[in-house]
Amino acid sequence: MQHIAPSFYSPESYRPEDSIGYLMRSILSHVAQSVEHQLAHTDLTNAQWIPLFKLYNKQASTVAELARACELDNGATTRLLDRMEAKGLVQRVRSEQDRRVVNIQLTPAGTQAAADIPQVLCEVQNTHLEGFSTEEFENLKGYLRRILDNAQRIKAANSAAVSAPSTDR
Amino acid sequence: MQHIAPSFYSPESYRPEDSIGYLMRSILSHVAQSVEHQLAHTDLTNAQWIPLFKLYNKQASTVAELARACELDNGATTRLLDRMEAKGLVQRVRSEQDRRVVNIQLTPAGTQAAADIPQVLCEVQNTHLEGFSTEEFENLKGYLRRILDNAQRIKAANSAAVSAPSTDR
DNA sequence: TGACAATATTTGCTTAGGCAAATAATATTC
DNA sequence: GAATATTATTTGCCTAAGCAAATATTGTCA
Repeated sequence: MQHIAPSFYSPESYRPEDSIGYLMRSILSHVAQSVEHQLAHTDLTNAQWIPLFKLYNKQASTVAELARACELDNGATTRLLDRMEAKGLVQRVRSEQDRRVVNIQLTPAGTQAAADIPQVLCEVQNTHLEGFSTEEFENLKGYLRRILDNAQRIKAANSAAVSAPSTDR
Repeated sequence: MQHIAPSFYSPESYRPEDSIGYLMRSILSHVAQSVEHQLAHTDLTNAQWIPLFKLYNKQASTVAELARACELDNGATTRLLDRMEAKGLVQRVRSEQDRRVVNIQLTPAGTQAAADIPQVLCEVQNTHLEGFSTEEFENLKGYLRRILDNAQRIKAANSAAVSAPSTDR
């Protein structure tokens, strides 16, 4: 299949403020600040509410699973858990079946904090979408999903280029 | 003026994969990886090409200006410049007019590296927009700008709430 | 002019993330 | 069943960003 990229941006006239990358970066920075502000009472940082929420939703229960779920480095996850354990949000329990793995459990305080998360995420995002019609909201999500699909295709193509030589001609 | 937020997301049925925050985060992570990969030959990291490009475009020439332009902490900027200076990309020159300020100059190597940036940013973003019509592209930018406007309004409202008490009734 | 305020930069301390090597436990294979 | 490979987690070393305090210099004002 042939893919031809559009030319919405060109080097001679490139202005960062007009770029979707810059716009999304600014938006995310503002949104993250809002979320952290709204979660202040839980003692959770922006780096911590994501893994806590994954644990709460049973999407992970070990260090490696959590790292994969959060797209984080294993070492980074170990230390993140150190800090969350020090705050009394989670607890490490060495598995009896396989003594290599560590099971991570939410403490009552951690469970309590996690329960507040969805409400905050919804409110912050809804607020940032003020003025959007349902149709516009769906259009936006569709655009974002298409960009993400492109990104995954590009990534796959790049790794394929390394492992297997090209078959173009 | 009255603002009423829509209810696109609700806590009971919240799914992160459907959220615009999650989608934008994933997209940016992929885009950043592409950019860093394409800039590998310049020895620039993702944290470094932004300030280098601002300096190249004369949007900043001192530490404080650069920090503001990159929305970075002053201390972080100092240390970023330490690393960039060690790589031979920039040079610090103490100002003669005001001996508190440090002027930052690009070295020939830094200028060379900066010159490659716009081309990479355009190519990466164009590639990620494959399949988009001009109209869709403009719609997307419009949506993002509107979200950013909302974010700025929210921020302003939050700081106003601190400095001055509410006048609602 | 001399005390005080304001400004620019740096430094210390913290959280946070990536990569690679080390460690420990389990699986595989000959 | 002992050597080897694989897997899970941790640790060391690095870049990176925020906050607050320290330092140096300049501006203000009485």
